[in-house]
Amino acid sequence: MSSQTQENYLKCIYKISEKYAEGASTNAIAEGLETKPATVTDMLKKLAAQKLINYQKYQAVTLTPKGRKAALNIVRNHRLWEVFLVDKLKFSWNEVHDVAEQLEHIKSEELINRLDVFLGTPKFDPHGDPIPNKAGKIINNKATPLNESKVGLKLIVAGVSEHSTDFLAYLNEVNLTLGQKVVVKKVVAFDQSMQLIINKKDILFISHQVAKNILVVCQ
Amino acid sequence: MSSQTQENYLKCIYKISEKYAEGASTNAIAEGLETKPATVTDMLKKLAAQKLINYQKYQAVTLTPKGRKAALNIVRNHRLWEVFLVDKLKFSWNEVHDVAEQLEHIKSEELINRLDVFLGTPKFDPHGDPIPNKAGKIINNKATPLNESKVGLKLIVAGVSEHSTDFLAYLNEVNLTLGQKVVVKKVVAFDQSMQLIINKKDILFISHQVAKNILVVCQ
DNA sequence: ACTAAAATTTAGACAAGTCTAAAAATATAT
DNA sequence: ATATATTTTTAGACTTGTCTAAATTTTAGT
Repeated sequence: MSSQTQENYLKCIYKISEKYAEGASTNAIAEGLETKPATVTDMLKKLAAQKLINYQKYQAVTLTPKGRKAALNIVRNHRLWEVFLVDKLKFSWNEVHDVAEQLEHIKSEELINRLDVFLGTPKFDPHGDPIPNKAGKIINNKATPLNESKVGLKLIVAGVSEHSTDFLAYLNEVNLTLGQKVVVKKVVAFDQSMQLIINKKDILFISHQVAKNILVVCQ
Repeated sequence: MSSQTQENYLKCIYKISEKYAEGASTNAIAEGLETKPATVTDMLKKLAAQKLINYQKYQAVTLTPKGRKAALNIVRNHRLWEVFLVDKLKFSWNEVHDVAEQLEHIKSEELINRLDVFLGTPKFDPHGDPIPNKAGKIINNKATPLNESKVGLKLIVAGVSEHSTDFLAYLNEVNLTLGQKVVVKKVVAFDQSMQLIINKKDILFISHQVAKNILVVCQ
């Protein structure tokens, strides 16, 4: 039985491991959880003792199958609650993260399975991230960052790789929301900023920084 | 900012104070929270330091206005979540307590206000208990225990004063659910057990112990 | 390869919430 | 009214999760 704190560590290690195959370093985890490296080391030992992670002194850690399952369960909870908050309670996609961070730790399998059914077993959360199923199976989201797209391709916004309120609120403002049709009109070679056509008519300039964090699929 | 533990103490003191006007004793709180009296004393000092309770050594404690407001907020959360679990997720009224005990501690005013609207601002939870409003105002439930009712009166089940899963599951079994029409046909003088007529036709025997914990209003 | 920088771990400490055992205060019974 | 029982508090200790400061290990630069 993992505590809330331990669940947060597992989730954090999972997220880092998605990006870096070698696993999660002490520093990266400390940054992700806004805590100190020394604190992380203490916790890594406890998680290793429960066989939730593979830990060798001074090396990046990875999740064991047991740890991965626990992490995916938290991710499932988090994303289902986000769907609930947006679809049912009419929150905007940039307002739901903090509350979902709390709700994800509610312990009841029955609750989450019923919530899943109530929501119509959604496959993606409001940010386009895939929702793991009961068994911990998760769709591999093959969307690519907008900054890697070629000029002229017809694209659809399918997700984001940055979840901060500010970023999402900005996307709302400029109408770059999930499902939006986008064509890259021009890329400025100097700073890789982009000129987009949205909804076949509106023109929008975005920075490289923004383009990098928008995920798209071909239309 | 109260911790989950402190919130549970406040709720417990509130519930005891509903029954005993003089307030909550250390022992009563310890029993309610399934902890030890020594632990309770420690916490009472902390709550008093935050001006959430009135505490004098060796005396029963009462909530200050600030403490009462905090307690009613938790009660509001708990009861709204119970309505959600029963109305939306189709849980039975005897399955919701434990999960609601967790959900009640989620910290977000916006969340609970939106949930309230989503549920249609219900006035009572699935056990017939009144739901405090945003401001902490709570309807005084004037339902009376079934065992105090006279023979022949036409009654409606309006609540329960015992919330254990076993008791509620039993009521389900014998069809004594919220809103059920009941007439007291006979009271056995020896043990105060009761013979009821349910739904104008079915006959049911219940013990005094059961009757005491069912709340009714006149039809 | 050797040194400086960066990352990680250890050691010792603290806060919150809990416990047991013992002491002190209050309540009860005859 | 006084002894006994009950309730409450105190004292000291433990666990979880956190911190700072110092030590150690790994990595990187030249």
